[in-house]
Amino acid sequence: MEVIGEWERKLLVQELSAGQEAAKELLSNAENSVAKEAKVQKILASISNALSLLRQTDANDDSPDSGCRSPLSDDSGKSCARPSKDQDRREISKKRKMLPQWTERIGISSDSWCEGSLGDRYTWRKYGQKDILGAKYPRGYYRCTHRNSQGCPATKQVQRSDDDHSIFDITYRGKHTCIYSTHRNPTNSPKSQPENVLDFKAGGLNIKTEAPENAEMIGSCPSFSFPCTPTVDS
DNA sequence: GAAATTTGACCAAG
DNA sequence: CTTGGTCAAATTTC
Repeated sequence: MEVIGEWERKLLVQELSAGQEAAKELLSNAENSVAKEAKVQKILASISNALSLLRQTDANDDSPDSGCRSPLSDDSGKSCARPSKDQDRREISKKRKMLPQWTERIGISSDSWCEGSLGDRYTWRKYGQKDILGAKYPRGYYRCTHRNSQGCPATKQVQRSDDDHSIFDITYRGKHTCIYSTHRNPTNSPKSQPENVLDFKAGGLNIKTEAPENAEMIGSCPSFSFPCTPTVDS
């Protein structure tokens, strides 16, 4: 059945339209390089989304929700099941849900990289790391910090590019349903110096010298403030 | 002490 | 069986 579902088609049109619009804006008004970069990232993200949708046209989910269906149906999860993990250590949904995913490529070595285009203002918690076949560096798995508290299903994967250490592929999966209480510094803790550029962790993307010998410092990352783009949403 | 990360094991899909 | 994704105990950091 190579017929694309109505929902997928709608998403495709949406993504492509977004990319087209961003391209138009980019052509019409060339503002700062920052805005330009954001636009380019948006275009790339849209294209990636469209491609992903096209590749997994077999999203044979049951009800193609129009976006208003609350996906919480397994709240009973791990309540009583504790030490006996023999049988079903967890009953996931029978079928793995295909959450929408998109990839963003960010480079650190570039002049300025900002992650303000697609909202990385969430707090991530690492829950795993795996070596991927063919990839030189392991892939880190992150999920939203508020998964326990608010049941936010969003996750992301961060992987370094094989060749360029400074290129990171961040794959986001799912949508955030949490409220961002990312108080970076609630009452400005008296001990946190504002000049900690060395071990910057941008929302879970913590680059620490993994290679003890190949300590390649990522140059200097300017203080990354999230609002790189004043006009985030269209 | 709480929250986050590390790391090995477990499990599902191809 | 291999590979990728997640869990959870142990460990580290705040």
